[in-house]
Amino acid sequence: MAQKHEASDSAVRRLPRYYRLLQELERNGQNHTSSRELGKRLDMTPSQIRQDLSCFGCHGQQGCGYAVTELRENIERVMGLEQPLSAILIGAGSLGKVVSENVHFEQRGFRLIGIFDIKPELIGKTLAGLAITPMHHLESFCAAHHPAAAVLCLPKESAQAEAEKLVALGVRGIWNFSHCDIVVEQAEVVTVHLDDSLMTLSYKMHNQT
Amino acid sequence: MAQKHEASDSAVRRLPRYYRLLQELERNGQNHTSSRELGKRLDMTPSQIRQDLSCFGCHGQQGCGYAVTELRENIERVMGLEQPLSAILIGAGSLGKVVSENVHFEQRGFRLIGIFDIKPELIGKTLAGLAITPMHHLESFCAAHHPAAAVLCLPKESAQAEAEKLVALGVRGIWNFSHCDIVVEQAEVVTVHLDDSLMTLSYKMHNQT
DNA sequence: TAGATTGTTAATCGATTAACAATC
DNA sequence: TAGATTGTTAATCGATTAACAATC
Repeated sequence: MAQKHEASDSAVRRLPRYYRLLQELERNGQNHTSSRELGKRLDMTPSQIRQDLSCFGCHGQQGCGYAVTELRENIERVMGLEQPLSAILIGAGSLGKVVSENVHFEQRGFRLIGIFDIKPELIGKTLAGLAITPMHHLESFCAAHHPAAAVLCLPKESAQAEAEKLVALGVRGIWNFSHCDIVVEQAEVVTVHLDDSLMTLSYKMHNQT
Repeated sequence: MAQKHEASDSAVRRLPRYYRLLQELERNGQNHTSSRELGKRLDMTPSQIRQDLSCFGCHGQQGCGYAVTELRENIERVMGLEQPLSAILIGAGSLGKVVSENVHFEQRGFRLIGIFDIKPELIGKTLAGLAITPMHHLESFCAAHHPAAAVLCLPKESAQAEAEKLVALGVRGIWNFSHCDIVVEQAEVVTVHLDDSLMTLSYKMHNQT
């Protein structure tokens, strides 16, 4: 069950792709699969699939391959989806709105429990079923509910300072949409630079074969 | 000027980070930098910085380092930002709205020239300064304006079919926000799975030190 | 049993880092 | 000139792939 070797960064980044594919196989009613099939679908070698799965403690059966549902459940467990973490969203502008309404937090290991904004005109409106709360309630809210993570949808000028404040209030993870990099001690930060992948597309198209 | 060796995938993925940092140095009025400084800022070794830049045909000067503006311009050229490509956006729902209004296409090598949606109630409204156009005008629009790229903000059910249609109409690149993978011949596809990075955050937080 | 497929070790490959001569 | 820093080659490291015994 436990992981054999420390999972490499690249393997961790592949986890969501495994997960998505397994969900699809499951929806199609498929009970078993093999490293060969997974490799074909994900454009990877069967060897790599077996290495990855084995290092995450997922095991198949010689001759028969992997049980789809069991494998999907194992990957959920490895990613921590079975113990959802509470999260708050900071910034209820257009970006915060789309994130709160389009991201399936519950299916990704999180539970959104609060949304905050500084603008008075947004207070009281709801987003994703949660009332938008004034920023100055943040401290007491954190003291009461101890959110594990925060989603930052702020202008880049205020993101770093807000991140530091949140960490001081006990937040251990930040999903950062604020168009800037953030550095904090004692917390995991994942920054989403949407634009980066658009530049990558530009590069690829200009170097297209 | 030309690239020495074929640029590795990982180096290409680092290009946007170089670009962002150089823009910042430039804004701060800094004229020169070194692989040492860039490395420190990006948490990379000076060696790697020099390898990357050299393989993109960006050169410095022994003893003095790199000229910031020249380097930024070179990277723009490598990424193709100097020859913007025309793009259309398909799907003007909440996701399409945020993408059209929050992404700086012009600064990322693209020019948004049309927005399409199938819903009658959206037709005529504007987004990012462009009137939303009915989907059945797509074909004649493409014949007239030859957009190079398309941004897909569609439900996942229709994304693959729409992508194929677009490629048949001459589109050579697709920036896909449709929560599904897409496979097409003859076009570059960059798919954005927002959720993936949230799962990565979950993994990291559950394996936090 | 024969065929299929895993789990794991060894071999290969590629990317990162170190080292250093060239030179501003 | 002396100090700094590049560009590039060689060494190292880690990730991917191949191979194959184990076994369902």
